[in-house]
Amino acid sequence: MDSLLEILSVDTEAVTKTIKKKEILQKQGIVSKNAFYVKKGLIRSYSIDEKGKEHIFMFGSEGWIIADLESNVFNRPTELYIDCIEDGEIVSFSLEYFNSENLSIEKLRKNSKLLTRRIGSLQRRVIQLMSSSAKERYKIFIETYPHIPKRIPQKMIASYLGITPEALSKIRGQL
Amino acid sequence: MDSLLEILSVDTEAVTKTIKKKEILQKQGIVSKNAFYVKKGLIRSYSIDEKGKEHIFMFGSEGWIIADLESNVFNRPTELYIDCIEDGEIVSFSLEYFNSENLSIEKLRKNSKLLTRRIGSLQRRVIQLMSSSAKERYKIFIETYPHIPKRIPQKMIASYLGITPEALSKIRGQL
DNA sequence: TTTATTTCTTAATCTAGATTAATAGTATGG
DNA sequence: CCATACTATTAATCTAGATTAAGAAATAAA
Repeated sequence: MDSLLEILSVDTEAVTKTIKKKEILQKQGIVSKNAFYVKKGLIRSYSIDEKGKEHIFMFGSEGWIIADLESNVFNRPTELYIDCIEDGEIVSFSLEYFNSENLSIEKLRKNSKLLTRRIGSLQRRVIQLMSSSAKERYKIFIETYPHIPKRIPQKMIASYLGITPEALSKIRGQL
Repeated sequence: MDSLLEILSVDTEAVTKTIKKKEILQKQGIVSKNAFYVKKGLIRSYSIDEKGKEHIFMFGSEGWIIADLESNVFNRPTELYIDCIEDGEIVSFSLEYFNSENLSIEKLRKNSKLLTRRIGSLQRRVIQLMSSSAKERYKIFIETYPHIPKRIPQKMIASYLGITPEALSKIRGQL
């Protein structure tokens, strides 16, 4: 993913920031234009429903970008919180940057590839949520992101999978 | 979405094709580089799981593009079938086109916006699948795509929502 | 180290939605 | 037009995963 760093390197306004575990980078309900590039550490984006339950949308470890594109694109208040799971460093920058005049054609092209890649992953996630059992989704998760489970509490895996911690505990007992 | 047509207009190899209801445009299991732009009619993409159950990933009506980006980006065999729900016309073209040398910087920029938009919609879909009941998802669907329900059988709505036709029938009875 | 807080597990009960099955309504093609 | 195949509805039963509750482990804080 160094193509991403290249893209960012042109951004004069982007600043590296030290982050602490549990620090909140973005709250639900605002209209956000910000994206967070993770240099070091681990962050997550999640929504909280009417019943107060957390649903993790995605994790971002080293080299990843987290942003609430839905809020940005449709100009709606964010559905997502973004906060830090580990101490680390992030680069925070404006999403508008991706379409700015400054970007060369090669950078735009690389950026398109990254976007397409993310669509591919989301396609997979949607199909999985519709067609696989919780146990299957768990197995796929630990295969797809083998480095993540060690760094987060069980209950966050459950939240990402769309099940309760109790259900995950039962599944793990079965394996 | 005329920006999309603009992008396509440069593609000399793209050809408009007449399609018939039930015609299959793409089968599961191949590595696909194709995208389908809908000029007229209605198509859908869907996967079939081990139990033989269909799961509709998305519908494409006039002006939309349907493609299996996961297959394309990660070079995996497709998980998706694509077929026609109504007679109509499509333009079939290669996905490589989106990153080709022919594209001007403005076209690339417009293309990025379209990709970002799709990520936004998918984000919404994932969060919904994790946090909303079937009844809520049904209500949101008919609000978000009011023109689609009239054109498709009930069981396809159920398939898109991730529930059985029987469950949808019960929900509709309650409203 | 001791205490407080958060996380994980186990078990009993409950429920949304799945499955199965039977019936009736609706298209569709010959 | 009829016959065959889809499509929708209703009802009985079943099950994956939710909810509730309580105790054990692990972390963090003091």
